[in-house]
Amino acid sequence: MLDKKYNIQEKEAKWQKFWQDNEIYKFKKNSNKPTFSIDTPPPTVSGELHIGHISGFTQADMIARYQRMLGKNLFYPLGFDNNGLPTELLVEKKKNIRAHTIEREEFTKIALDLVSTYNQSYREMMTRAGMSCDLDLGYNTIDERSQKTSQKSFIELAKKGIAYRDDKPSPWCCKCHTSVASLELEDKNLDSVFNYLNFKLADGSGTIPIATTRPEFLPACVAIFVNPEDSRYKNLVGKKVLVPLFEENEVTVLADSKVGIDKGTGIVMCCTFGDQTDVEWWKEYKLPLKKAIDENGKMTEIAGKYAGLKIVEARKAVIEDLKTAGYIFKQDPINHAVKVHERCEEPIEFLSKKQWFIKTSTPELKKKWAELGEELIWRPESMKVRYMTWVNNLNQDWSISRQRYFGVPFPVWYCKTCGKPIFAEEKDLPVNPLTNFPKQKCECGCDEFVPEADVMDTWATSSVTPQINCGWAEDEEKCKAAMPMDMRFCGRDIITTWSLRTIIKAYYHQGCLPWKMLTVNGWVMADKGIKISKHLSNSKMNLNDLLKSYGADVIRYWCAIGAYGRDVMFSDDGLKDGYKLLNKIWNASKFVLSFLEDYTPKKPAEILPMDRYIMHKFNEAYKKTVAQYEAVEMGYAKNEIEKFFWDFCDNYIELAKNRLYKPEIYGQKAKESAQWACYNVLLAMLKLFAITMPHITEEIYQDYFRQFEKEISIHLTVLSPIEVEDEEDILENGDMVFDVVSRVRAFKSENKLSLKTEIADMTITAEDLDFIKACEGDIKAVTSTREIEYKNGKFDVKIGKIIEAEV
RNA sequence: GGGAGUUUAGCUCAGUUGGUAGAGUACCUGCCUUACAAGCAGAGGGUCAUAGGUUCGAGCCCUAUAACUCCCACCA
Repeated sequence: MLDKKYNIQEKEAKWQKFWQDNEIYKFKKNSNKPTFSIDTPPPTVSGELHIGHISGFTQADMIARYQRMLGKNLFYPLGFDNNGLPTELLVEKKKNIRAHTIEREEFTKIALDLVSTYNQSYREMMTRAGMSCDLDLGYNTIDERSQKTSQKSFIELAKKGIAYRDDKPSPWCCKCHTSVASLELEDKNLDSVFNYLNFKLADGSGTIPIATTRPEFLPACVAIFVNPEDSRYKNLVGKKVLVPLFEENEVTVLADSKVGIDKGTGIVMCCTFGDQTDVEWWKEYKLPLKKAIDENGKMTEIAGKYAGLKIVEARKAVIEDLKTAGYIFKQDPINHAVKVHERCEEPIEFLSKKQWFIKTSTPELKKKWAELGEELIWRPESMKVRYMTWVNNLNQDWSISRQRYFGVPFPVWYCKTCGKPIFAEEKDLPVNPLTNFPKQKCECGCDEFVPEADVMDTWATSSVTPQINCGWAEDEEKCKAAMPMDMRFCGRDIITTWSLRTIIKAYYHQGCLPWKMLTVNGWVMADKGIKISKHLSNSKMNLNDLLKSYGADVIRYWCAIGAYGRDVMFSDDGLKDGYKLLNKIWNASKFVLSFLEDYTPKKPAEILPMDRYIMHKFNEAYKKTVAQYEAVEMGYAKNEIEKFFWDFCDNYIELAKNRLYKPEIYGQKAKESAQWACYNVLLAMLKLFAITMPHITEEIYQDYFRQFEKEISIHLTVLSPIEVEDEEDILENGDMVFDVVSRVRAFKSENKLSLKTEIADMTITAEDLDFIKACEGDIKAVTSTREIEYKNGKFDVKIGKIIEAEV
C-alpha cells in the first residue's frame, strides 16, 4: 500500500541508497547487452552548485536513462577536471602553501587529497539530483591514468611532428605568471587615457602626432605605421622618427592597411608587443624584438630609468616625464575594452617564449575538422553551424604550454649540448622530468639534460577524456574498438574549445571521431538576458536549497523544459507544475492500485471497448514519446506522456472507476477488464515517467509491480508499448465517447450544477452508433444518466430532464 | 565589424510540408464528484517584435529594422 502522502525527502534518499546498494547503474563488464557509452564532461569543482550547473547534466541523464531502458548496458562515468590553474590556486589557498616550493609529486598528492573531498560533495549532490552515473568509473584529470594518457598523447604527437616547439609571442598573464591561450581571454572595459604625443622627425623637419594608451611601451617601439590610403601622411612613409624619451632610438615609418585612418591620429606606434596587431606587424615586417616587460609585469633594462617598475607605475612615471619634456599635447580619458585573463581579470601582455603547439590550423587540417563536424551527429542540429564557423575562422595553432607548476608535466628533456628534445619512454609514464632523467645519452654523446619545466594546459588533458575512458594507455586495440563513444554532452559555450580539441585528438590518435553524437544544452537564465552567476548569488537557484524544498524529481521535471539546446528562464511556477504532477502521479497510482490489491495480472477473455481504447491511446502516446527521445528532445517527450497521463486521469479513471467500485452492478468481468487495462497502462506509463522522475516511479514500482515483474528496479525494465490487438477506428471511437462525456460536463458547468447531478435522459446523435452503444454502461455511469436514446446523423448530444437532488 | 539563436496570451513555453492561433499557469465562473481543493468542470484573454515583399492565403517563406543572448574579430 502506498502512503497517504508521498514523502519526497525520505523516499528519494531511500531509493538512491537502494540503487547504489544494488548496483543498478553499474557498468557490467561482461554483459551481452549492447553498450551505450557516454563521455561525461568532467566538471571543474568549485563553489556551490546551482540549477544551471545541474540542468545540462540532468538533460543528458535523461538520454542516458532512456538508453538504459532500451535494454542497453551503460558506460556512464563521472570524472573531475582538476589539473589546472583553478585547482592549483584552490590548493594554495586552502592549505596555505606555495606550489613551487614543494615537490611536484607531493603537491599533486596534496591536491588529490583536497580535491577528493570536493569531488565527494559533488558526487553526493549529483546523486541527490538523481543522476545515474556509475561512480566507480570516475577519474581525476590529475590522477596517474590521466597523466599517463595525456603524456602518451603528447609524445605521439611530438614524434609525428604534430606537436612542435616554437617561440611565438603569445598572451601572457603577469599575475598568474603563465602564458594563456587566446581563448582564455576576455574583454573587460577599463578606464584609460589616450595620450597624444609629438614624435620628432629625425631630419628635424617637424613632428608627427601619435596617440597611445600605453606610453610605457615607448622603449619597445620598433616602427611607426600609417595607412597607405591616408593622403595626409603619404610623404611620411620611409622617414625616420625619434622615439620620445628614448631619442637614441630611431624607427621607420611604414605603411599598412591595418591602420585605421580615423582612429586616434591615424598614426600608430608598433611596440613588441603591445597587442596582437603588433605581433602581426613584427612578424610580417621582420621588425627587431625589444622586450620592455618581463614575466612578472615589470619593466626591463631597456626601459632605462624605468627598469624594475611595475607596468602601471612605469606608465605614470613616463607620462610625467613626457609632460615635463613637452611631448604631450593632449590627453583624452577613454573607456575601452582590454583583453584580460578570464581567471584573474588582469590585463594580459604579449611575451615571446618557447612553447609547445599542436598543429590545427593548416587549410588541410581545417578541411578535416569540417569533415569530422559533418560526420558527427549534432543535437540540436543547429549547433553544427557554430562549430563550422569556428573551424573556418581558425587561424592559430593550439598552444599547450603553461608556465605553471601544477599540472601534467611535459615528458621531455632537452640535451644540454645540442638542444634536441628527448622524450620519455611509454612504459615509464607518467614521468616528472624534474626528478627523473633519460637513461640513455643523447645522440650527440651528451648525457646532461635540461628538463622541461612547463606543464600542459588543462585542455591538453581534458581533450583526451575518451581515451582515458576507453583505456588507451593500457590497451590501444581495446580503446580503438570502443571509439567512437556513443555520446558527449556539453554547454553551448564550449563547442569550439572543448569539443573541437577532443575531435582533433581523437583524429590524430585513433583516426576517428571521439563520439558519434554531441548534444549541446542551453543555459538557465536568471532573468531576461541575465545569466546565473556566482556574483549574483541567486540563492533561490541554489541546488541544495532547491533539493530541500522540491526534491530531485521535481527539479528534473523542470530541467526537461522546452526545446533542447535552448536557453530557458528560471521560474518558480515551473517547479510548482512539477510538484503538482508528482502529487497527481502519486494519487492516481494510489487510487488505481487500491483496485489491484488482490489482483494477479491475467489477460481477460473479453476486454471492454473503453479499456481497449485506453491501451491503444497509451500506445499512441508511447510512440510519440519515444520518437521525441530518439530525436533527443527530452522536453517534448515529457510533454507527450504527461498529456496522456492527465487525460488518463480525468477521463479514463473517472469512467472506469464505476466498474472497479461496483462489480455487483456492472459485473465481475467488467471489473477484471478494467483492472487489466489499469495494470498495463499504469506500469507502462510509469516506465516512461521513470526517465524524468526516477524516484517516485521506483517507489510505486517497488510497492506493487515488483512482485509480478522480474527486474529488481524499474530502471532496469525495458520500455515497450502494451500488447493489444489491432482495431480499426478505436481511437476515434473512444474519443467520441469522451466527447459525449465532455458535452455533459459542459452542460452541467454552464448550468452551475454539480457534476454528479443525475440526468433522466439524453439523446446521442452520431454517424456510427455501434461503439457508443457498446459503451452505454460506462457512459451512463460517468455522466449519471438514466436513459440514453440514439439517433443516426451528425454528432450531437442533447440533454433532457435533470433530476433534482433531494435536499 | 562577421556569424548563430531568440522575440507568439499577464507569466513560462509549443506551433511539423504555408490553410480558422495552442498548452500549462495566472485571472474569472461554478463544483467538497466514495484518489487528489496541490483537485474537477467551464469561460474570457493574442496587431504572432516592427516595416515592407512573395502568395488566392504568411506565426511559418524573402528583405530590412529593433531588443536580448552567445561565439568570433577589432580595440594605437
